Amino acid sequence: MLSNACKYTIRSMLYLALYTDETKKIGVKKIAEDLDTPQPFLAKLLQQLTRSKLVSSTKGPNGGFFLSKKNKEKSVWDIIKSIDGTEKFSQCFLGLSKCDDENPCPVHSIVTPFKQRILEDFRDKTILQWAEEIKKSGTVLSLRDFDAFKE
Amino acid sequence: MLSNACKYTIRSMLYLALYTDETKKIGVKKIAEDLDTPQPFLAKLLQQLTRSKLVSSTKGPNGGFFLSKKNKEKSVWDIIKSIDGTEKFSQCFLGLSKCDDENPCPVHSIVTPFKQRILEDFRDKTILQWAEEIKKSGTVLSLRDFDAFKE
DNA sequence: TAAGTAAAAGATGTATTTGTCTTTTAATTA
DNA sequence: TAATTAAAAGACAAATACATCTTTTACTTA
Ligand code: FES
Ligand code: FES
Repeated sequence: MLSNACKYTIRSMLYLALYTDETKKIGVKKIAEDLDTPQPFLAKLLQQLTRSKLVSSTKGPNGGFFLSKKNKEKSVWDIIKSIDGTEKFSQCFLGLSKCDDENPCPVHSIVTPFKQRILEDFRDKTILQWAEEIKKSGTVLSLRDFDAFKE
Repeated sequence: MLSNACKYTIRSMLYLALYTDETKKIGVKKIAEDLDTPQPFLAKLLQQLTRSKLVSSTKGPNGGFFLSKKNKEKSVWDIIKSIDGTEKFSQCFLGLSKCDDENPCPVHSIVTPFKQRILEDFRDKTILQWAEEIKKSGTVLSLRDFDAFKE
């Protein structure tokens, strides 16, 4: 469903939403370590998100990536649009050239409700809302033990 | 979730379940046309399934692929195991190195019920059962207009 | 203003997936 | 048994996804 690239960036965005703001930035190296992702690859992806105005960055000492207030109003759907594109979400699970209710494939009625449910979250919730829910629910962005404020 | 290869083969297997048996065989050319899949690629995949004893075939005039009674007792899960492998179904939707209830990612609680639901169908229903349900429900394996018994 | 730091940019490399093409083997039938 | 048909097998080609490396640019601070 999602490419590795997209998985890395979604988790990075949520991580940045939780641990950064205009005054607190984090470099790729630390992000990649904390989230267990390939560092140079993630750097490329974050650059792309920066170009699409989804994340902010500054160079030099104490520089790094962060999410501004505005960045935090974006949705996961915006990330997906920027990295993977959204075609996969409208495609048939079994590869029919079109997925619709008129000519459903045998799994259409199982897959469609799920897609709608997850799409709802991806499109309608802001990154900030995601971050708040993560804090409340105790869900995780990495299985690695890390402290975002260390060093 | 599923590779193109796997999508092609699943639809082919269901197609073969519907329109073939020990006495009625169909060649790759027709299958690929009816299902709108790349013909030589599908041929490769069907060969693989033949090696894994999931489909039957005979060479020569009036030869082709078909599903024996035994073949029709197999599951979609068996196809997936043969073509894609099953790892993807146990992996985290957001790319955590492990997907479990102990350390769930933010979408775990949405994705897991869906995965279990579809897995249930893939594992527990036989190809024959799928075929029967397809006949009853009128779901389709192709958007192309075809007649399996023509020519 | 020089040294150091970290992102940006671009070139490059590798693996996997997807797909094709050609030759061989097996079955049928005339 | 020769001609024909269709799958089997294997080599090959292209596209995409995944990932790294090197150089450049911008910012900070001593
Ligand atoms: S038609 Fe296959 S998932 Fe909708
Ligand atoms: S932990 Fe992410 S889907 Fe289960």
